[in-house]
Amino acid sequence: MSDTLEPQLKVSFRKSIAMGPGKASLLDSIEKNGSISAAARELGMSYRRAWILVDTMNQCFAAALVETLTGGTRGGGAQVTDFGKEVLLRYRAMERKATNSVRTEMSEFSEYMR
Amino acid sequence: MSDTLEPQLKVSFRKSIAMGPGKASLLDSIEKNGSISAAARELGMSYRRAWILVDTMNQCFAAALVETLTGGTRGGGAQVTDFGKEVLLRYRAMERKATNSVRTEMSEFSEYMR
DNA sequence: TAGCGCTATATCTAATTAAATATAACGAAA
DNA sequence: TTTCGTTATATTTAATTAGATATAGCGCTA
Repeated sequence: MSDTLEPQLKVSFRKSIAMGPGKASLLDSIEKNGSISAAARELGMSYRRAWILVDTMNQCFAAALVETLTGGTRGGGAQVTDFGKEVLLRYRAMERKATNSVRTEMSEFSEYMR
Repeated sequence: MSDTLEPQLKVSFRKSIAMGPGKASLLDSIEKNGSISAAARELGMSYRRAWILVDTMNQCFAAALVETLTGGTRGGGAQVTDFGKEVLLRYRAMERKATNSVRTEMSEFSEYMR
């Protein structure tokens, strides 16, 4: 987040942010770690915060992006649904496309910075 | 800011946001109204907040985007510098280009929302 | 030179947001 | 049936941010 000179793709929906760089990273981490709390640890945020982000995403989209399991040997866990994976893929694709579309301009723009 | 499904172009620079949708609107309004306080009134924000946004921009960029005048008949005023106008133009151009580049994908994406 | 409107800034308070802490439920495994 | 790590949620506290208020300086104009 420091000195980034990239377009940040932010999907706003009814006053909340349905998808953005932070939520996309969280999805990545949940997919990798299999739980919300492990993802929160990896990303250095509180469990509560991570849970709220997940909840917001699930509220904004037509179906859940993350499904949770409670109890069991390892206490339960969370996984990114197929729908969630598709949303993430499409978000990443848009991110790449938008970034590439203004790559030259951004590089020029950076020369204006202190 | 409600139900927007557009990419928001945000230029981060050393932990602060050098340029984004809000700051761009503020520049527009200062250019139109000739003062920070009039712009703040138009955009419904406090003078303090508007002043802070201007200050942040002036700090981040290599030269001032807004120049202020104090005293005089109408108390002074503020104007967007030539440099500021160029930064704004370039920002708007990037915004358009990025938006256009993912227009189709965004429209498809919106079908995933609740 | 008094008044005006704006910039500039400080200070204090309110509001919002984030973090910390606590607790219950869950179900597999020992 | 006890333990475990996780989800889920509530409550309290801390931190951050925003807003309100106040004041000084400026320089043109009447």
